[in-house]
Amino acid sequence: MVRSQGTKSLPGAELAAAGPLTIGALAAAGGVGVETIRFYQRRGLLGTPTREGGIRHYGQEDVRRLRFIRQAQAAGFTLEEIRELLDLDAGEDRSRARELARARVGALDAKIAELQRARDALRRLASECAEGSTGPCPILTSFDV
Amino acid sequence: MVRSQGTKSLPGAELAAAGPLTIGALAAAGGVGVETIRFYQRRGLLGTPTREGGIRHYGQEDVRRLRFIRQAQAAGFTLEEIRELLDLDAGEDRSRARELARARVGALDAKIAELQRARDALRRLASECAEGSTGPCPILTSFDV
DNA sequence: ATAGGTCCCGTACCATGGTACGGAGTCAAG
DNA sequence: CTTGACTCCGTACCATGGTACGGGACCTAT
Repeated sequence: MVRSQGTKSLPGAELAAAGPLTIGALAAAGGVGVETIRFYQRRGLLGTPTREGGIRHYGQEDVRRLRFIRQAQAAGFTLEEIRELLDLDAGEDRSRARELARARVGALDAKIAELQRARDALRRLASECAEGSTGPCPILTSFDV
Repeated sequence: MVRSQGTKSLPGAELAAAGPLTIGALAAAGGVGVETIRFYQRRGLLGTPTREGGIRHYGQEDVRRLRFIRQAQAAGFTLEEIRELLDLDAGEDRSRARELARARVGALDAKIAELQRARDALRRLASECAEGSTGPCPILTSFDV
């Protein structure tokens, strides 16, 4: 996964913090690969950019969207849900956005609790399976509280 | 996803808590589908069962393994790692088991922290995007602390 | 002018974790 | 003695989220 392919490529695309970005520059700014940008585009997550001479030109808005996508992914939204959220951002359907956010909060609370249980079980396993003790580690029963 | 397909099918496979299980009974006991059992078998997670008359026969040991697989999955292990853990359970390589457990604990701590941040951001979004307020919800910037 | 780096496009491929399909056999009950 | 529920097997297919490939164009520096 080669992410940074150089930000300075097309003339006048590198300086001026608010200047237009090429696809490679946007990818670098978002910490993803060029192919990922095109993939998101196909999925409707990024919207067709302006073209000048066949070359896509992106702005800071796209960088923000890209960062949002990454964070929303980390929050457990699917790309499809993220697409909806991005569409929602432009509109005025507050209730739908709240609905999505609340559902995710619930799912996250459950997931966090689950992961905490798993972590505690594994901590026990790691310590019970310490250097000094004898016999095989109780791996199979490690999650049995 | 039809999970329970009836536990009582083959003669003498239903009563006696420790009696042999058919694939369907094992699947029901583990809360998965029959195809999933065969899939795990192919992946080496369940070990080839004894055959009597071509029919696979499973025991309580397999139920335990199956439960372990589900829990380990919830803990974020891949099926490949779970396969290794199951192999390890039989052997005496304590250090490898500890290594896997500890690595996962670290990953889980990081994941938990990440999910907590995401949850908090979404809680804020849901409340800022409340019924009363005006204008569009600040979805795109919701993760910006 | 030629090589390197980037861009374009479409299509194919990958990993993970299953899920479904079709054809055939076996068994117990109706 | 048929029907239904289960078993067997191999192979194909699915969703998700990318990643790679091949061929062609264009710009910049050497």
